[in-house]
Amino acid sequence: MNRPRIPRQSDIARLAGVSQATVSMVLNDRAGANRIPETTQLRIREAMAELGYVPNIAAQSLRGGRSGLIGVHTFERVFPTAPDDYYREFLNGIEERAVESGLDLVLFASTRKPDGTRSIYGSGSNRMRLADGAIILGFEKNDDEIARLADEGFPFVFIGHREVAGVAIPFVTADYAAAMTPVVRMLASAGHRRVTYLAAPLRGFAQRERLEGFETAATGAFEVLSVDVRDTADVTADWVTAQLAAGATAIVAETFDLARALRLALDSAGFTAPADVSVISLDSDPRGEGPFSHVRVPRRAMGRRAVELLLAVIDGEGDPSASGSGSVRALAEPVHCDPPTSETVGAPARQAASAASPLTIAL
Amino acid sequence: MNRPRIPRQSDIARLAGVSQATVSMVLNDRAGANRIPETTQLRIREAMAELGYVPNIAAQSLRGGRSGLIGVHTFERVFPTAPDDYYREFLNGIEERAVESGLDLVLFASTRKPDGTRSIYGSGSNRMRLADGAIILGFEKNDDEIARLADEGFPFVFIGHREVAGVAIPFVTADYAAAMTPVVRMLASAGHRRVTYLAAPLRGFAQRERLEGFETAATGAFEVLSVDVRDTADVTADWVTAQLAAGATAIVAETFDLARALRLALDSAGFTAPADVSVISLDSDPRGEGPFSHVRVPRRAMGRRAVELLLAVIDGEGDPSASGSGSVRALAEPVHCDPPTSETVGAPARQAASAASPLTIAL
DNA sequence: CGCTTGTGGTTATACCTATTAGCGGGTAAG
DNA sequence: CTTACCCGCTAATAGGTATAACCACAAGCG
Repeated sequence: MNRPRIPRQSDIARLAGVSQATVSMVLNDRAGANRIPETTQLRIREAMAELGYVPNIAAQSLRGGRSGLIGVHTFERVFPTAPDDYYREFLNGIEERAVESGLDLVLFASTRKPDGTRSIYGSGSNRMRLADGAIILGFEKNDDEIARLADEGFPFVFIGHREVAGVAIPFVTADYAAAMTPVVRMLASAGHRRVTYLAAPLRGFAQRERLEGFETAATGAFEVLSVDVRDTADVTADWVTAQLAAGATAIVAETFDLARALRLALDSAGFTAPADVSVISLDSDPRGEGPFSHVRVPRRAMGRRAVELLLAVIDGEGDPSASGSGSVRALAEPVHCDPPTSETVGAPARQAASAASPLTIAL
Repeated sequence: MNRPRIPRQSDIARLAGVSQATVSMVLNDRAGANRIPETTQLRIREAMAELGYVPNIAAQSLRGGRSGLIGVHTFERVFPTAPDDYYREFLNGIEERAVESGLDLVLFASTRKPDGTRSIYGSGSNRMRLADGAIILGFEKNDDEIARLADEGFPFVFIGHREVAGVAIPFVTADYAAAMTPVVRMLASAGHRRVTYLAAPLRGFAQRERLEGFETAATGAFEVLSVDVRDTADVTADWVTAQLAAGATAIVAETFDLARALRLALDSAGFTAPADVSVISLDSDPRGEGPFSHVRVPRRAMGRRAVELLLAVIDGEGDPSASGSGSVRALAEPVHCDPPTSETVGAPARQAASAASPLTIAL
């Protein structure tokens, strides 16, 4: 009805008997620098309170060139249908850190190609531009789009190791390789000498780093009995039984879904961990605590780090490839993974028992 | 290195040999109204594509135009820590519908008071203005902030029934009351005559509508043995046992967390549903399929509807209290809930059995 | 010829903020 | 005696967009 218009600085200025510029200075605590006396400041603040002034964010953004928005682009859905949400922890960290810096998150829902898949340039122009920068996550490889993005000078950051020919891409990853050392040490000191490495079919950076790190760390400690690349559907009771029969006393699962599959396989074969076999997952389960002792992939911390890295890239005059600020380099360091706890790690089961008695149950 | 500055409308204009105003018109499809011929439009669009133009959100907002952004504000965290994410399905629907309209979502993470709680005006400014409108969800009551928001004429919409004195607030809710009819019918036709209603301590609109709807529907069909307001922690094996001993043959759980608690209580008391007692939950579990037959709260559809309602409010010249467009009214209708399936509904157990035999287990 | 109508745009302006340059007289430093 | 700097502010401006108001010209009509 009687909406008296949202008050702006000039309204305050009139009420306080000063100019709009003075109001702006007092508001932004530049009053000291420009020697506005306390009395005037007080008058202005009173007027602000009286009118209920709230700065117009659009005008601030326009003036300052920054919108205070951080884009988040996922090549898959942002809010997945399954309650089993792989991105959730990353987003958690991103949100948390964004809150701390007073930034808002833009989910680029509009970036969608007609066929339903996500694409940055699919809808014509790069809507991402409306944010100050973006964090990109997802497995799909879209090298050309990413190269173009970098070429435009748009500040962005990946979560997960990413390499595109000819373009230096800032990304946040975890130190998977280093995390393998405590895993190997834990197994070795428990007495294991023959270990099966259950590997995922998808060989991304994360998987390759785990395997390489594991093999390196295992050298001299124990024998990696087999590196078995296996789809979750093929992780069966029979497979587990065969591994134990072959002499493995411990199994290492490369990813959380392999760990889940392994849990089911163990159950149906009638084995328990660590009584019959020791198990460590090299990945944490997004659903919460996984079925086994596991390396703690610091997804939340990675999300936080991504925001920090992005801010550094934005401030670093947008050129991530420049020898640039040391902070960018430091922030791009892999994030430390916490070592696994030892619930499902024990002494090796006696071979005869592990090979024979459960078999009768399994068959 | 050679960043040629982000292109603006005047850059396009120069390239296409027209004025900036013309570019704006073509961009916003006002070209028809102002009779810009196809050929000119084409020239302008080509120039846009060539320069990779993206509108400046801040400028658009400042000017009062549309930014293509829909705000999402939650008084709690957007991405909660628990994998058990209550908002997820709403957000799913919101995202889905936003994609269809080519809108992007802004998660207002910055709206946070110093003490960590969320507040719209707490951080000093109403960042929401950046968006064309906002969808607000959350349980906290912040009547003054909401009233202020409405007073400013900012278009927003609630998910969940919301009432603030003196302000007409558009909201999206589900038709809980109507959903009670099939529940009652299902129980009654299975032969139940004495039913316990397990109610949540928090008596929000959703809870009150369920209870009232249930009582109304139950009139003449069966006796509502007791309406028991109970914290989840107090839903124990003993409580269940007492209910059955008192003659209840069915229990209705008002919320998903009560349903979960009830599941645990039944388990520990050694009862199964529907053999010993029939159970229906009046709420669906955000984690997926809940432990019992349940009314399907269409959260995803509500999310979609919220976007539609918001768009209507935005188009309705920002005054939701105006007698306004019929579409707003239609969109504000409660969303239909699908009736429960009947897995955990069966014939009433014989009273003697249900009262005696499990007791020995429970004690 | 004088008038209207239509065409294809252009000019000017408002939106609101943050910042730079400056006002003109006095005092301190060189 | 010149220069520098202080006071407490204000005026002017930029930032990119959307829109109302306008304009010059041409065609049609009587």
